[in-house]
This record gives sequence, C-alpha cells and structure tokens, in this order.
Amino acid sequence: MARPRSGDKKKAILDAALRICAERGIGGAPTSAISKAAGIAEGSLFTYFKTKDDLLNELYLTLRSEFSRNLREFPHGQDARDRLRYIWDKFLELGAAHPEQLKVLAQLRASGKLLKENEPPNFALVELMKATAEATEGNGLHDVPGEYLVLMVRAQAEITVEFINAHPEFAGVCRELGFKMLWKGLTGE
Amino acid sequence: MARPRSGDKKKAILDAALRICAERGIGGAPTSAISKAAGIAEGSLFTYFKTKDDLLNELYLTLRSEFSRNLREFPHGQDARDRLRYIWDKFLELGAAHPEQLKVLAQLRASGKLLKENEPPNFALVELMKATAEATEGNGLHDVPGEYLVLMVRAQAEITVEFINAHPEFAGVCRELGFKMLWKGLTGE
DNA sequence: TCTTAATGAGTGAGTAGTCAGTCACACCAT
DNA sequence: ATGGTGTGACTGACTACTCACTCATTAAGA
Repeated sequence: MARPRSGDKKKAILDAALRICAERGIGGAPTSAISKAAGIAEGSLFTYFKTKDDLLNELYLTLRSEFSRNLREFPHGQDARDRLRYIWDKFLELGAAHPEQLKVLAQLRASGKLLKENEPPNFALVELMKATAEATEGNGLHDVPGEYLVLMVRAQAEITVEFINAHPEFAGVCRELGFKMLWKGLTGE
Repeated sequence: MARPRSGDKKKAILDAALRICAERGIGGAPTSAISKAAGIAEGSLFTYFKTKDDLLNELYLTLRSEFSRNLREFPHGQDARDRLRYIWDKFLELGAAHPEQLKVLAQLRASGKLLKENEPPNFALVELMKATAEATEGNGLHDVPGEYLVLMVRAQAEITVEFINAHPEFAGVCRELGFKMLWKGLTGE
C-alpha cells in the first residue's frame, strides 16, 4: 500500500558500514559517513536500523553468516584433521581476500556492543566443536571445555591471517606450519 | 626554579585511566572522567599529557614495563620449556590478579592509536623469542618467523586468561593443558 | 618576586538521533 | 486506462548532547 523498502539500500548501508569501519575503526565511523558512503540521506539510515548499535549488530550477524556460507563444500565424511584443515584453509582464504571482514568482525567482538542473543551457534562453530573434540579424544585435552579449544583455534587462525597480511612472503609457511602447530597442539601427533 | 609537577599526580592519572578504560572501554573513557577519577581538574590532565593519545601511549608503555618487572626471578639457566612455562605462569597470574591490565593492553593494541616507536623490544618479548626459537629447533616450525611464534604464544595466553576469568572453575585445567597444547604445538613433543 | 602548576567554566567541532515536509508507489473507483 | 488517495520511504536541516582541548585567573613554591 506504500512505497516499499529497498533491499538494495539496506545492503548498501551494511556494505558502507563494513568499508568505513574497516578503514577508520568502529569509533571513527559516524552514521553520517556511513549514510554518505551508502548514497542515502543521513535520516534514511534510521528507517533501516533503529539505532547505530542495531546496525552494528546486524553487520556482525551478516559477516558471520557470510563466512559460514563459504563452507559450502565442507567434507562431512572425512576425518577430523581434514575437516579442521578445510575450515583453516577457508578462514585464511577469506582473510586474504577480504581482510576488512575479519578485521571488523574482531573489532565488533571487542567493542562490547553486541547483544548476547546475537551469538547463535554457527555451522562453522558447530563443526569446529566436533572436530576439536575428535582431535583431542583419548588425550588429556579432552578434559578441557570445548569452547576453550574453539577460542584457541580461532585465535590462532586470526593471528595467522593478520601476520600473513602484514608479511605476505610468509603466507605459504604460515598456512602450513601454523596448521601443523595447531594440530600437534590438539593431538600431540 | 618554579612550582614543580607532581609525580604522584601523573601516576594518579595513569591509574585512573587504567581503571576507567577497563570498566568502560577506551571509547567510553572521556578525559573528564579520567580527571575526576584522578582527583584533579579537567585542565590539569593536559599539563601532564599533551593529548589524550599521549596519555594512552604512555599508559601502554607503563603497563608493558610493569609486566616485565614481574619476571624478576626469571630462570635464566634452565631449558626452554621451563623458561616458557615461567612466562606462561606469570602471564596467567597477572591475568588473574589484574584482569584490567591485560584487558586494557589488548584494547590499546587494537585501537590503532599507538605510535610505532612505542613498541621497543621488551625483556619478556626477547626471552619469549629465545625460548620459542629453542623449542622449535630442528623441527619444521623453525622456518617460520620468530615474531609469528611470539604472536601465537601471546594469543594463546590471552585466550586462556580470558577464558579462566569467565570460567574460574577451569583455571587449573586450562593452565596445565593450555600450556601442554602450546608446548606440543611448538615442539611436537 | 617570579615562574609555573592548578583550576574549571568555556569553546568549537563533532555525534546520534528527530522531525516536518516531500515524494514514490500500491491500491481502488471510476 | 485514468485519476485520486493513503501509506510510509526519503530528505536534510535541526536538536540536544558529548568530547578533547583552551585560557584567564589563582595559588603554590623556589
């Protein structure tokens, strides 16, 4: 019965927010700059997102699910090492292709502005849980909470991406040996 | 020859900044709040620090050197495992005793406001470098840059502290098995 | 006395969010 | 087809507020 909202516009806002936040940090990303980058009026941003925090929360969800969408060909049948390696490779791949995405994801997580209900277990997270649980089966690490292992893996992957982006000449070594280190740490093998 | 500045006052400002940044994040720590918490007038803050960024940079240096001062009884003679374990334990100890310090340190590092000249190699950093280099001697990881290994170790220690603070009941397991994981990762042993 | 620390109201540059007015579009009656 | 009408998206100037930093003045101390 009235003028419909434009899905494109919402996407444009999220894209703009991602760009500006990556460039200048969340703190340095005023809604005015985001609107401008999205090609809309300052006020229009608030017809798509009630507050700036709402926008940031939705950006977080979007980025997360975008990563899971990357795991389309996940090798379900194979053993834990292959599955973990697949996630590792995809993560590093994303880090190389879209460093902004991981940077902003990390910034959002650190910002303290995310609502708790915005942490639904992910496909990636669930599979990571399963793989680390299998990897540590029958060794001492199995006593440790799975969440701890997942955080460890993510931290190692994030550091690796960051380091590779700063020193691309080590991309190959870090990808291989970083995973070796991770796997040895989990299994002792 | 004139009225002298007070060292106490400077320290009070740094203490207040640490407290407020830990509580409310760097973004939520206005200079007015820091001055108030330090018990001085808003303007006085700027006789001790030219800008807020200067204050944050000096806070960063202070916190870093404070951690190194914690390593007084570093076991110089012993093997790499013991030395690394000493640093690991001290790090977790600090994380338990003063979670604000590590939290703010991480926030400052992520803020993008730190000057490069503020990253002088530390005692802790140098020893960490040596220990990881020894640990990886004669295994594939030795091809990887030492800085990468150091970042890995720090990330693992930070995650462990964070996790323990959130789930104190796992403090013992995470301290022990976290280190085991770290050491296995480095050496394969 | 003379320099400089200390004070806190003041300044100006932002900021998130609002709002009255405008306009594009879906729907309906002719 | 055609014109009219209700709805809500769209706009950007505006508001109320916060922030880092300044400055005229006062007080301390060498």
